[in-house]
Amino acid sequence: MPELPEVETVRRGLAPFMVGARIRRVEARRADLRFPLPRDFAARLQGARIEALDRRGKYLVAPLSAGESLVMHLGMSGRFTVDGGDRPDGRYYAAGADPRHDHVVFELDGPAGPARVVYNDPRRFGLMDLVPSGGLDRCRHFAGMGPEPLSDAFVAETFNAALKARAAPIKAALLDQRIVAGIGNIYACEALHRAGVSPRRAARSVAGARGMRLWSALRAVLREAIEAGGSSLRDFAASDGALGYFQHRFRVYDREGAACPVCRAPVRRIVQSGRSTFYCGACQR
DNA sequence: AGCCTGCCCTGCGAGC
DNA sequence: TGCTCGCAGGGCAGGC
Repeated sequence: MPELPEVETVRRGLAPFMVGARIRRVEARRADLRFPLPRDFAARLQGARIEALDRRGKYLVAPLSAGESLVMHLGMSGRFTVDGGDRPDGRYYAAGADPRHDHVVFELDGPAGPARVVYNDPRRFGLMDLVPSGGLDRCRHFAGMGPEPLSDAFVAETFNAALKARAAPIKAALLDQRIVAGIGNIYACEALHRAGVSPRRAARSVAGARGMRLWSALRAVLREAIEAGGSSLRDFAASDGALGYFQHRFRVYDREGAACPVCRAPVRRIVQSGRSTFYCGACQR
């Protein structure tokens, strides 16, 4: 799924169509995503105005005029596509996705004219929810979620202190959204490589100089990935169909056996918490 | 509490 | 060619 940079790319792609738009109609074709859609999902959305489109970690959040916010998560395989806008052919993005997996359709009267925003998700690990806008921080999705890594709320000393309290491997700690929001398997691996920190090391032993390097590396890799439009693996594309190109800049992720760009030693793959970790055993300590 | 495993679901590529 | 297996960007519940 999309991790923070991919979700941010999706947010930027959708915002011109969604922000300020009136929701004319919602078609919930399948209610069984990761969780069932909330009751009266379509009815609660119809007629509302979308005030903004924000991101929190890997979630998209759209505050509505009706006092609720639409909370969306793309899971592993979720994607949005948009029809409409000002393209001569009237089709801003021709979805390459299998229409059998178009689960939710939003028909909008937007600033750029009518638009149709379609949520497609083959694996259905994504979710949509409606929560009161006044209590977003307390809703089940965001309560306890760690700071946004690219905001001022992500403080190196606090990050170090959180690592100090953890015995688990640092890789697992980075995937824990309570410590820092938005990091997934790709950017955990990439940040650890940039910081020269072994993914196998206990988080508490990273606190200190390594922790500071990791803090910087996380911010750097996320910024660069957003600038590149995210990483396009398998099925990820921005809502305009453009492919991100950060995958060409991976130093270790999905590069088992290839040469480490720093020291030329072969990149290793191990399994931690049931997920692949890629790293260089020579320059990550 | 922290930590780990299994599981939700579909699709795709590798290997036979 | 057609099959089976393993694996995939996430996060939750349930076990210890």
